[in-house]
Amino acid sequence: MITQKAKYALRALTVLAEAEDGEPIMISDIASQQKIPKKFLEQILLDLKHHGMVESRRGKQGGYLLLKPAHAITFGEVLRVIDGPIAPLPCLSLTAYRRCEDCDGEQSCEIRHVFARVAEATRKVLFSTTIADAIANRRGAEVTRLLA
Amino acid sequence: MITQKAKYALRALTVLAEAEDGEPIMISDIASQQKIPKKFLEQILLDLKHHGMVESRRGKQGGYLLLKPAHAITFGEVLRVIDGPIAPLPCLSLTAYRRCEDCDGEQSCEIRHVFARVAEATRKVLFSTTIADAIANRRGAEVTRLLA
DNA sequence: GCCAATCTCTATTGAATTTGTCGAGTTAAG
DNA sequence: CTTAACTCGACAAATTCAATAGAGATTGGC
Repeated sequence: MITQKAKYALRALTVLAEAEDGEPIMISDIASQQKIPKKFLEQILLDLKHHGMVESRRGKQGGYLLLKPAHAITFGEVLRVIDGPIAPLPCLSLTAYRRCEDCDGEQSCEIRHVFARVAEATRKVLFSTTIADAIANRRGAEVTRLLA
Repeated sequence: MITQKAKYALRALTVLAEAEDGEPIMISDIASQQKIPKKFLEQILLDLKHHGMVESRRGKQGGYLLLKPAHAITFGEVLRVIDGPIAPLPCLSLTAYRRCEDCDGEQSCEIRHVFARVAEATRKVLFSTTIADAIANRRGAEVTRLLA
């Protein structure tokens, strides 16, 4: 299960992606639009900022903007920042590798081998899907609904 | 990340799968062989028993045995019993579905759509791999190592 | 029948994680 | 210089994770 925090992050990013270029969106607006606790969202956006995914403007007329185009922000990146490693085992993480204390011999650990395939399949989806895909499909779904 | 408990469960099952048919294995033996805290393993095996994956004999000469053949026990089943739902979102779980409070309209929720693909890919691996595969490959790896 | 070995079951515990909340900063516009 | 915004660190309640504890039930063997 991904965390609530990660869901909030993804939804916040889709809001930013739908904004006009260069138009900062306030935390409060995102929070109320998406029903996210404002103070919690502050932390999330700050985190995303520290990881170079968004930028912020302070003071009046301030807010948040995407730092990269929406099609360059993958679900995988976001999850990694917010929820930590994608891999189901520490010894399979690309970004936070940690040896399993008990299992000796990673080559021969069959559990590891199975979950390596899980990790690969998961990464394939998460790193090939972007925030831009999310909003494109949302619009598509909306059109479908209106035409139905 | 899967839990430590799930790793223990999978390893315990591979031990049972390698036993002679009808030969019960004691918790203590599994625990010491696999370096699993004994009392913790007791709970795990009991859980697996309650879910029909293993059976037990009490008293002297007692122990645990697989209730189903090793090739009929998938990683997915085990994870579901020990760690709960496979799906990354409650609204995608086949066994413990729960609506997302905030997202209205599952059809149009693009986050859900992305994670549906993740879930599908994960299930494809986890439910097509069994305990028998795990020990077969382990033996294969051992042979490879000896020949190298 | 009794003893010892073994599984059974419930409760408890400590640490970590999750999901927030609070409040005192800092910055920029007007 | 005031006000509206982001920044940052602490705190806290609830839940989950990883064990541990201990009393009970069952069986085999003498």
